[in-house]
Amino acid sequence: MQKISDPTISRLSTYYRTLSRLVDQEIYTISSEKIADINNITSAQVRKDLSFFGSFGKRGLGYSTEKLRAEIGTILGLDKKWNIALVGVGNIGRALLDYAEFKTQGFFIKALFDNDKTIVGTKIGDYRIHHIDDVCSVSKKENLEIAVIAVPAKSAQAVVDSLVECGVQAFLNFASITIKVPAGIVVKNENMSMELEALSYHLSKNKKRG
Amino acid sequence: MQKISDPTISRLSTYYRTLSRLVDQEIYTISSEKIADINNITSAQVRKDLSFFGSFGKRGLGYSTEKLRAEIGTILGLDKKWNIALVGVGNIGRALLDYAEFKTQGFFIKALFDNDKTIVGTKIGDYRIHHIDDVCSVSKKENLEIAVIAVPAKSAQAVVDSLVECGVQAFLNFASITIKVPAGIVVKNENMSMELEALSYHLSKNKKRG
DNA sequence: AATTGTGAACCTCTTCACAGCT
DNA sequence: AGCTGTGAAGAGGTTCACAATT
Repeated sequence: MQKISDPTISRLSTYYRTLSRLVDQEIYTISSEKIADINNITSAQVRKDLSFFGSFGKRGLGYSTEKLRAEIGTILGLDKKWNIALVGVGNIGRALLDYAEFKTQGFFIKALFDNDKTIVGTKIGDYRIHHIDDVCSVSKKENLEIAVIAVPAKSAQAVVDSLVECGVQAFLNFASITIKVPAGIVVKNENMSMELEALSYHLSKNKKRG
Repeated sequence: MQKISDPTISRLSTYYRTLSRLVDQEIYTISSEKIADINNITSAQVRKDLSFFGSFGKRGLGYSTEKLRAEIGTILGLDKKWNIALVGVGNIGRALLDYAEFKTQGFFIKALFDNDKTIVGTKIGDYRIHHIDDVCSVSKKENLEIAVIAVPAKSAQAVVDSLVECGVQAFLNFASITIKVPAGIVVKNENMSMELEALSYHLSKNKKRG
């Protein structure tokens, strides 16, 4: 299959959410135009994104919200269950743990890790906190596939290196550092400071003009 | 000034962090090549990004880490102080409140808002939680410039609408919905579900191949 | 009549490659 | 000799516009 761009994949996520909402509202068909309007993009973009994966609509009619939602779910692998490691049980880590939204989808936090001896061995909810050194044994036992990295920047690379060695192939990185991984391993970054700085840039620019 | 692309702005953020780290390590000059290597990009990209704003390097020598860091700081408006509203004091909201990193830069949370009557009026640390309905008076008093939206998706648009009306011009949106704003207002999205879904997509793809 | 699916055109961003400076 | 700064070339992503279909 042809290489699909990152922007296309994130738009599919937004379409998925839009369609879920429409199904909840008992709206059963929709045009690419409406999906586009809801998400501030063009209808051509919506159709092009979908066209990489197949023909899901009916000309003259639009798309079935339920069917398209399911199709995109399959494309994104949301029909599967994913076992997640949460590495770093500080503020961010704990917030993620409580984050209701991903429980509703196929993402299951299966193991917590930290290197702080005062909390290793204790429990949060149902989960015991393991020491980071035990990552390989736990990783194999729980079949961990995705790791959420919520440790300080200076420990992030080392932690990722050992997780890669233990077979984890996907990372959601909250540490504000560029982490390096071998080819074939996927990393997505979530970095609030960067987004705030982008806002700061735009506000400064406006101030100068004003 | 020419329109600068979003990718350029976020890369400037990463350069800024890279340079801060180098200064901490007492490394006082660096080439575009090294900055690029640290962040998995090309040196031409680094130089091009900087060239939109000026000439900060010395041919044959590279850049002064301290000077370049300061220049990028000015470009991003990090030499200013920004007053932030945190709207929605649930799990995410509370985690952000404790998030040390943005205290070190010019971002100051000045006011908390929620619509849950059981917590409005109570305090978290130094901050009293205001009702969302009081957004305009507080906004003017505290001169709020950026709002972090950490409310459920279905309340997000309404909250943003009133904040826009009260003069807030920049939003960091954690709600998983596309929010609409008038021209001139900036929105950045922070959406963990989307990033996880992108990881899920890549893992599924690999599974099919493997 | 309405709306999809898609090649072609367009635009934007990235990389190349080298002149110019230190 | 080494590295920046940048115009030109190349790659990649978005939008146009229309034939095909319901």
